[in-house]
Parts: sequence; structure tokens; C-alpha cells
Amino acid sequence: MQVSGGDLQRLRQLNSLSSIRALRSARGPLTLTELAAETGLSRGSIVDVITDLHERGWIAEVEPTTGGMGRPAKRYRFRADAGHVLGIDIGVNKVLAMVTDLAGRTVASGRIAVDQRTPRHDRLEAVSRAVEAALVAAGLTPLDLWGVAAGSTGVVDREGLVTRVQALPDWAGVDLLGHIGQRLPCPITIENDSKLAALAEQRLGVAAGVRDLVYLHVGRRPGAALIINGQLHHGFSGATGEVGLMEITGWRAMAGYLETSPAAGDAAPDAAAGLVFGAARGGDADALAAVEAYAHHLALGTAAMVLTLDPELVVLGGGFSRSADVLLPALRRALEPHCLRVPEIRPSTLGEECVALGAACLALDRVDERFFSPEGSISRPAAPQRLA
Amino acid sequence: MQVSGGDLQRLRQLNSLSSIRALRSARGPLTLTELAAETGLSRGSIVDVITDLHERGWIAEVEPTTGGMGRPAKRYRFRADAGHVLGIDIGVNKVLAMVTDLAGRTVASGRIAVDQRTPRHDRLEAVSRAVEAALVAAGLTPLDLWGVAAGSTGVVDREGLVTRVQALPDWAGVDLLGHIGQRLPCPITIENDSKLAALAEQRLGVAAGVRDLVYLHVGRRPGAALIINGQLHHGFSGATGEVGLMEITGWRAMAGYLETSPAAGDAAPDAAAGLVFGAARGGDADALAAVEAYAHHLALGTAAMVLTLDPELVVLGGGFSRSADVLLPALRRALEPHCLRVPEIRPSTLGEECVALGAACLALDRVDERFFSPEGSISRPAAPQRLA
DNA sequence: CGTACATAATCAGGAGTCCATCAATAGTGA
DNA sequence: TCACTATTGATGGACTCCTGATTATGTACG
Repeated sequence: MQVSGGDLQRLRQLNSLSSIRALRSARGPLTLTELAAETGLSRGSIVDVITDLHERGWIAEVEPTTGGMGRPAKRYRFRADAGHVLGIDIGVNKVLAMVTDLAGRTVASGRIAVDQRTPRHDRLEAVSRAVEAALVAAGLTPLDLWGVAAGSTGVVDREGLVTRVQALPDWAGVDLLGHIGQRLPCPITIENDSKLAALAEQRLGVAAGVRDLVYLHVGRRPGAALIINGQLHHGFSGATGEVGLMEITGWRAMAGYLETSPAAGDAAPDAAAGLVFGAARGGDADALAAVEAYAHHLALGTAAMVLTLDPELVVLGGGFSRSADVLLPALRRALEPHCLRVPEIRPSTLGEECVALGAACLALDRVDERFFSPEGSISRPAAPQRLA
Repeated sequence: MQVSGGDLQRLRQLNSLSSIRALRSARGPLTLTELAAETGLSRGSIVDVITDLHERGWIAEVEPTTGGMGRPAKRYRFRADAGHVLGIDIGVNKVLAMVTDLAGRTVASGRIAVDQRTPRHDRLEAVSRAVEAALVAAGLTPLDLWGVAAGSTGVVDREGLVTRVQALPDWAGVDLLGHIGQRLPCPITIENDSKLAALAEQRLGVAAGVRDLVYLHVGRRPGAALIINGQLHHGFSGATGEVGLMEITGWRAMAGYLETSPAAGDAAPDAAAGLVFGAARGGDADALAAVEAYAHHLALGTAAMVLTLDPELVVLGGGFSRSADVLLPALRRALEPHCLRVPEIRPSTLGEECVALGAACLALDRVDERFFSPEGSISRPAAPQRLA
């Protein structure tokens, strides 16, 4: 939107950008003719632009195909391996660092188990070691990273400070930006974990391409996140999707219906829900009642968000979403009386790596803003110069 | 974002755009030197661009100022009168059509009183006559309009169809797009009235420049609208801000606390609220209790939206906002127990023209997209050619 | 094996836009 | 009337893009 004209170099820069965009979003490599058609530029100009991009290391040539009529065309692809980003999930039970290339493909990862009682210092230490391991596995140094994003439980404000945490006793106020920034000299973003999971689902998962969605994290600690107009909605102080704080939704205690159900027997709290969902699947009356009660309260908070935003889709993520076959129909039934139109509800597909994946997506978004947007400066690439 | 390179004309187009943007957002007229500084272009290029725009009728020259040192500079301004848009408020009690220029200044308006029982056909007829009157007053013909937007009660879907109305018995399903389009040959947008009021407040009113806000329409029929990331949030089916549909908020009946309060005496329902707010202002216990009860329920729905979105601001509009001195503190108190952070709350400032003004803003946004955005085509202006 | 055909790459000429520079112009103030 | 100041106007050079013609490199077929 804010494109601000300029001189001839600027025009060349814009055309380089269209070419890179075309190559990035294309399925496979493209010929010069295809690129000309895609960008609307003439053939001669495309040749100029592409040779320039090739020299600067942004794109690579691919073997031409044989067997067609006429002279085989040179083919070019975007060099997704020209740079890498790091996505970090700082969870309650694990720390997962994941290196991806510029196309978002996972290259390597490092994972360290922790638990709810791991003290702050040790958890931060685990972050450093997981990052280290992922970098070693990918054969990269911190200097090769173009961006980093990390997800943490709790409310994360605009400055990257964790302001409010329930799951971890000593985690509030932790300066993740500072801790990670000490080790990695590149742009860093900190974000709430549910928000990153939502982003991952919208980019790579079950909500691919959906512009407005509500992500529900169903688990022992419920959460929610919003994607509005294709973008993560952060909110003024980072506290979006916190409808669970309203007492009348009953979100704070609703997991108790599952954990204290007779169907759970005397299983440990973190195993109870799975048992109850299993029993409900088998038709157990107690279990069905517990799921019904849980869904009733989940629906109260969900309805508040759905009625507010009128989203296209609701995505069910988090631990309990493994039992979506039981939970999803119950939730839909419980939503009916509240909503004008109950949106489609889909269970998450990305599994337990979704937060780290979402973090990588966010880091890639920042890279896009810096290098691949008209406001950015592909003409003066900071990192890729080192390719040459 | 989607700027797609191109040839030399394209560059000129982008530079024309920056110049027009600079002139539009400037306080007064600008000299060529100021324009060069603003756009980053060289002096010579600015001369080219500006003479071109001048010939095409987009800008006008103003008298040079005398009294300064050196040769007096030519000064140019954007011709806000190069085009006009129309904003229409199709309300329960009135139809208001308002002609504004491209800067959003009201040029003329037409207004026709109706009431809740006016049948559909007559209300549509009133729309036509109000538009006619506004155009006559402005000295324009339908061909001079570059865009129209109209606001109606009820849920408005993406196709401009009014799908769900409570206030007007026979209004559901009305084809406003068709009715207006028959008379006015230009792009037309239909939108919900509260949404337009919210937009007006964000552009011209008390929320100027705020990116995320919740607009509360407090009146006999409550409503809400959202502005997210600086843009009106329409939602998948147009039904955003409908938290009042949740029974537990009590929005459907909360106006009853005011209308049936002993402090209202036996005033007519539409006058009761004003009396009660007045009595509350004077300290009457019954009235205070009624306001408290009203605010309690208003806060339930508001909290749902605030917790979902974490907006920077809540704007209080609609009829009851005239009593914001009483209602606003009560609402803030009632929100406290629900919210992490109670956002700032401000009463609306635009008065009863706000829906029509918001409609004009929306129509202007569409004009901006068509003419003044990189995706648009200022190079091939449809309407302004007729200036010459 | 050689020729016809199809597609791609390359090159040259021409046009449009922007920039830097310098002289000319129109005011002010002594 | 004469300096001083800031703007205007004009010229040449550099860059990018487009068009059209020419050359290169593969397949198909007699």
C-alpha cells in the first residue's frame, strides 16, 4: 500500500520482487518465458532481472527438461536454502527448537524435556541447548539465521515481555528477548504459544488460507487465539482470546469435569481426560455427561468469540483435540443455541510441533517484511550478500 | 503489498500516487520544493509529475504567497472537488443522504423523516428522494458520483443483502444494492449501520487514528461493531459484534431496566431512558439502580468482546451515549471484575449524522482503492477524465 | 544422415523516466 | 539601482523497459 515511487533502480527492485514472488509461489521451477507471462514483463527485461538475481544468490538454475519440442528452456527456482529461520517452542513439558529454510521446510530440530517444576534458569538453559543442538544438526552457525521467533505460555506484550502466566510459577516477567538476543544476533519475536499454533494451522495446517479463524487450545489449561484478515491478532497488550477469564464461561474449572469424572477412576490428572474421552467413545454414561459438561462451558467462551468475530472457521487444537471425534460434535451441539451460524469446526492436524512451526512461520513473515516486500530492501540484502 | 512491477509508465504512476498522497495528507497547499522533499523525488521529476496531474485535473494551482525571501513558489493543492461520494443512512426514524467531496467534507445533504412502521416500499422511496434532494442541493447529477455507501439496520452479508433485522418488520431480504444501483451508476456498498458509525468515529471522531477498537451502540436496540487493524471488520457472514445474542449477556432485555424503572414514571418507552439517566444524574436511588443494572448487562457483552480482542479503546455511541456522564463510569465499574485491563472508554462525538458520515468514509475508501492505491489505476481515471 | 519445424536465447534500436547541473527569473531589502 | 534569495526552466547523461529481428538448440521425419 505504502509504495513510494522512486527512481529507476526502484523500478528494477519492484520487478525483481515480482520475479522472486512468482518463483517462490510457483510449484516447481519456472522458465524465463513462464516468468515473463507471470510478471507481465517483457522477455528481455526478465532476462536482465533474473541474471541479476542469479548473480546475487537469490535463485538457482535447474537442469532443463528434455523431450519437448524446440530448444530446452533454462529453468530457475528460488533458493529456499539461501537463508534459515529458527522457531522455538518453550512449553511446559518440552523445549523444541526448529530450523527451517525460507520455504518453511524443517531442516533440523533440537528438543529437550522439562517439566512444570523446572526452575526458570534451567528452562532458559534448556532453550539455549535446544537451539544449539538444532543449529549443529542443521550445520549452521547463529550468523546464518535471518530471524527467530519463540513461543511461550502466558501473555506476551509488545516488548516481548511475559506479563502473566498461570502454568509456570516463576515464569512471569522473564526477559526472553534479552536471553535469546544474547546468543542470536538477528531479529527476534516473542509471542504467545496458542497464537503461534493458530498461525501454523493457518499457514501449513487444517486452516490453510482461511482469513478469519478462531483457534481453541483445548487441554488442561484452555486458551484461544485469533487470526483476522490473514494475520495474527496480537491486541493492544497481547491479551487476546482471554474470554476464559470471564467467570460465567467456567473455563478455569471446566477441565475438572473430565478429571473428576467417575469414568476417570483414580487416574492421575494428566491422564484422566484421555480415559474419559475413551470411555465416552465407548458410550459410558458418566463419561458422556462429563464431556457434555466440558463442551457446554467450552461453548460459552467460544460463542463469545464467534459472535464477536463471525469467523469462517474454528480450529480445535491442544491435547484434547486428539479426541476430537468425541469432543467436536459435543462442542457443535453446545454452540447451536448461542450462534446465528455455527462456523465449521475442524480438529488440528499439526500435532505437538505446531507451536515451533508457527514460530518459524512468524519469523519467516518478518523476513518477508524485511526482504520481500516493497517497503523492504531486497536491493541491499543484509544476510544474502554473504552468499555471493 | 501486491505491487507488481511494470514498465516506465508504471513508475510514473507510482510517483504520481506519492505526489497525490502528499498533497492529500498535507495541511495546506505545497510548493514543488516541498513536494520533492516529501516524495523523495528530484525537482525535475516532480515538475513533470505535477504538470501532468494538473493537466488531468487532479490538482489545482493556488495563488503564490508574497512577502517571503526569494522568488515566490507556485503552490498546488489536491482538488477535493474533483469528485464526490454519497453516504446514506437508512435509519428507523430517518433517511439521511449526504454528499461529500474527496476530502470527506460535507457538501450537501437530504433528510426525510420516517418511522418504525413505514413500510418497505415507502422507506425505499424515501431513500430515493433523500438522495435526489442531496444531489440537487449539491448541484450534482448521479453521473458525478464516484461511489456510494449505505447503512441499514440488521445483518448485511457480503452480497449487500439484509439478512436479519429486528427493528423493522418487513425489512429482511431487501435488495438495497439493486434499488440504489438502479438510480446511481457507480460502485455501491451496503453495510450495517453500527459498523459505519464505528468507522466514522475512527476516521473523524473520538477514535481518530486508533487501530483496534470496539464500538458500542447503546440505545433501545443495542449493537456493536469492531475496527481491527484500522479496518472495519465485516466477518464471514457480516454478523460481527453480535454478542448480544447470547442469552447470558441479557442484552435483549436490558433496556427494560431503564424503561420500567419507577424513575421513568409513565413516560413513553422512547423517552423513558432519558428521564432515568437524568434522575440518576440527580442522585435518584431508583434511577441509579436501573442504570447499574443496565450497565451490568452491557458490561457482560462488552467484556466478551474486550477479552476476545484486547482493543485499545471502547467508543460509546448511540442514543444513550448522550448520557455518557452517567453511563460511562457505571460501565467502567461493571467491566472491572471481568477484564485484565479495562480499555479506555470514550463517548461518541459525532452525533446523529455519524452513520451517514461513516458511509461516506466507506465510499471514499473504495474510491481510494480504485484510484489512489498502487493496485488501482490513476493512469486511466474513469470519472476525472470528464474534467479535462 | 540431412532437412524442416518449434521453442528459446541473444542482440540492437528506440522510447520514456529520472537525475544532476547550470543559467534565468522574480521577488525582497538596503 | 544593486546584491541576495529561492524558485523556475532547460540540457545532457544514465538507466530501464519494450519491440522486433536474428541466432541457437533441441525434436520429428523423410
